[in-house]
Amino acid sequence: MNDYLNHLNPEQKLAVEQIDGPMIVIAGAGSGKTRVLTYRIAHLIKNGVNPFNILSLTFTNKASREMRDRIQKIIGDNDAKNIWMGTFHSVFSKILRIESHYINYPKNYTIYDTEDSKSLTRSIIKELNLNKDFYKVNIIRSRISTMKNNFISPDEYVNNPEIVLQDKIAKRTKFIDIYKSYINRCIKYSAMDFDDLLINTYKLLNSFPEILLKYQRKFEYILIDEYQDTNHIQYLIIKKLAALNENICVVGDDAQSIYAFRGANIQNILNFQSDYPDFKSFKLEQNYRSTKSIVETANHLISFNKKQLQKKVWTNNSIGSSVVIHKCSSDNEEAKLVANTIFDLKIRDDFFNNDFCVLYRTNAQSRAIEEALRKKNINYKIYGGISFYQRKEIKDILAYFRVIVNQNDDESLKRIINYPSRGIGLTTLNRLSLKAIENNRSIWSIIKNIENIDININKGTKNKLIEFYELIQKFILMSQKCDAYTLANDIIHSSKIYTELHNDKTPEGVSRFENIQELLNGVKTFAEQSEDEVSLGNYLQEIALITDMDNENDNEADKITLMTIHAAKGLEFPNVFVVGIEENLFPSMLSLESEQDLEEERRLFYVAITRAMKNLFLSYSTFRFRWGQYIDCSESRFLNELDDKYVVRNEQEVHFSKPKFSFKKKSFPTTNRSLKSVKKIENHEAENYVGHKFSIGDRIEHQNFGKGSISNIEGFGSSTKACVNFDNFGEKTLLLKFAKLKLLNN
DNA sequence: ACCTCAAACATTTTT
DNA sequence: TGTTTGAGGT
Repeated sequence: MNDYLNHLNPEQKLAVEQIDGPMIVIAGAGSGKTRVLTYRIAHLIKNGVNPFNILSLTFTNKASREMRDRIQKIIGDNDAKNIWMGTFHSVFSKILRIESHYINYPKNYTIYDTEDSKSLTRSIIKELNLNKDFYKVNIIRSRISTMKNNFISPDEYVNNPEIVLQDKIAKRTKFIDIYKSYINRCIKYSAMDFDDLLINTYKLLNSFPEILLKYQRKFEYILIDEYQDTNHIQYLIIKKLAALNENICVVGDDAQSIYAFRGANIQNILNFQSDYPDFKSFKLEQNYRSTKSIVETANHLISFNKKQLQKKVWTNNSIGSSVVIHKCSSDNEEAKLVANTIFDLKIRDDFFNNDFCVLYRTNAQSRAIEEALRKKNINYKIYGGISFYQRKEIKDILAYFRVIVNQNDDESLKRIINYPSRGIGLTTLNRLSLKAIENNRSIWSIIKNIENIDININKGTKNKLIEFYELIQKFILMSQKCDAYTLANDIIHSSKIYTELHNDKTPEGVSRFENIQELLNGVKTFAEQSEDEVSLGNYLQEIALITDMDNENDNEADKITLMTIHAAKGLEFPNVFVVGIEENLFPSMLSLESEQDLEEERRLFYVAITRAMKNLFLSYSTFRFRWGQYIDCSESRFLNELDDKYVVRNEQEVHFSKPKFSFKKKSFPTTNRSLKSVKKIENHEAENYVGHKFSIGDRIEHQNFGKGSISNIEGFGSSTKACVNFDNFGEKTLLLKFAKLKLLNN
C-alpha cells in the first residue's frame, strides 16, 4: 500500500518517512529535493493528516502548482487542492485578507508592486520639493524597504544616531519625512507593498494571540522549500506559526543561496538548529541530474567559498562531454556562437528547442542573444525583464480595476483620471491632490463632492470631473452584480480605451491591442476556472503576485529559454549556455567590495552550472557593448576556479561554424557600425582616462562615500582603478570611468 | 491641455 | 543603447 515509496532512493526515503517533529533536509543540486517534498506531503496525507492542516511554502507559484498536481497523482483523490500552498507572499496575503480588520485594513486592500511603490516614492519626493540629485527614487525606495525589513519604524529611526548619520552623510536629511509619508500614504490608500505583506502578517500574529493560535492549530504541518533564501521576517513568522506543533520541515542548499541582496540569510539554517535542539537532519548528496563532468566542475568551483556547510555532491552518471569554455571577440560574436551551436546540436543530436537554455547575469544581456536567435529563425521565450502585468497598457487597465475595487487608491486614480485623455490635466490634478492632502481625504472623495467644495477649478473642468465620477461609479455598481469578465469587458469599451488602441495601427499599437485582448482572455479563464463567484477584487489578488515564471501559456510551444541565473533556480535543461562570464559583469562590479558578496556571486555561478544535465557551454567576450559604449572585458576569475580535468578551452576568437554551414554566415555581416564605434570610443578614452587628473595622495569627494584620499592607482585606459581611503566608509577600489570623483583642492 | 522633441538618465539580481 | 522626463511650442 505504500508502494509509492519505491520511487525513492534510501536517502530520500528516510526524509520522506520522518513524519513528526522539526527536520532539516540539506539537499545538493539535482538531488531530488522537490521530489522529497512532494512525496513527503503525499505520505503525510496517506498517514491520516488532513490536507487542510498542511502549509507548504515554495519559491514560485508555478512550483506550487506542479507539486500539487504530482501529489494529486500519488494520493489518487482530490484532497490535494485543500493544502495551503504557495509563495510566502501569496499565502500571507490570503491570511491578511481574512484577518484584515485586525490591522485596520479593508478586505479589498491593493497590493503595490515595485513599480507602484517607486512611483509613490517619486511623487512624495516631488511633493516635498526635494532635490532629485540627493534623493534618488531607487535609493530612497530600497532604503525604506531596508528600514521596514529591520523593523525600524520612523520613531526608532529618529532614535538611532548611526542610521541618522548615514543619511546625513549622504545629504538626505529629509529621508525621515519621505519614510513617514510613504507609510502614511500606503495606509491611506489601503495599499500594501511586498514588504508590508510580510511585516503586517508578523504584526498580526504578534499582536493577537487568538489569531496566532488559530493558525498554529490550522497549520499542524509546515514545509518550506528553498529555505536558504528566506529572509529574517519570513523566519520570524514561521517560527511563530510552528511553535505549537513543531512539525516543521525545511529543505534547502546553502550552496544555492543567491538572494542575500534581498535579505535572505543563511543564518536561518543555523538558527533552525538552535531553535529546535531535537531536530533531525537529512542530507541528499547524490545528484541524478548531471554528468560527472558537470557535477565535478560545480564542486570544484564552490570549494573556493569559505563559508559553507559540509556536503559532498556526487553522481553515478557517466562522465559525459567536457565543459566547454569559449572566448569571443564581442558580445554579438558570442551570441552568434550560441545560436550556431544550438543550430548544430539540434541537427546532430536531435534536440528540441526546449532542451536549451541560455543564462546570463543581467537582463540587459538578452538583447544580443535574441537578435542572433531571430536571425537563425530559432524560437525563444524570454523570462524576466518586464512581465506581462508590468506593461504600461496592462497597468492602465489594472488601475481601473483597482480604483473600482478600492477608491482610496490615489496612485491608481491619478493614472486613469486622464487616460484616455478626457481634458483633466496636470493643473487640475495638482489642485485635487492638494485639496485631498489638506483635508486628509482621498482624491476620489474630493471628486465625489466637487460641486460642494471650495476649489479653484472652473465649471467646464468640473463637469469633466463629474463625467469621470459617473463613469467609475457605474463600474462600481456593476461590480456588485457582474462577474469579473463582463465588467472588465465593459470597462475597456466604455472608457474608450478599446477604440483608442484599436485605431492605433503602428506595430506597437497593434501589440498593445493584442495585450489587452490577452488580458481579457486571462480574466475570462480566471472567471471560468474558479468555483465561487468571481469578483474583480479576487482577480486582482490573484494576479498581484504572479510573475513571468508562473505563466504557463508557452508550455506547449517548442522554444529556447532565455533568462537570468536568478530566475533559473530550481530548473534543469539538457543543454545550458552561460554567457558573459567576465570580470565586472559576473562577478558583478558591485560585488567586488566584499568577500560576502563575491561568495554570493560564486554561488550564483554554481547554480548556473548545476542547471545543466548533459552539455554545458561557458563563454566570455573581450569586448562588450555596455552603457552605450564599447568596453573591453577580461575573463572572469571564476573560470580559473574550474577543474582543468573536466574543461576544454577554445581560446581562439573564432566563430563556431562547421564548414557545412559556412554558407550561412553570409547572413551575418559584421556590422560596420560596430567597428566605427570602436574607433571613436578609443579616441574618446584617450581623452578622458589615459590622462586622468588624479595622483596618489589626492583628496577627492565621491557622491555616495563622501571625502577620502587616494592611496593607489592601477590599470590604464578605461580600466584605470583608484584605491581610495574614505573618511567614513573605509577603503574602496573604484573604476575611474564610473566613479565620478571630484578632485578637492589642497 | 496636449503634443513633440531633445536632453538626461540608467544598468544587478526579484517576491 | 533605449527609455523617461522636461521644456517649449501650439
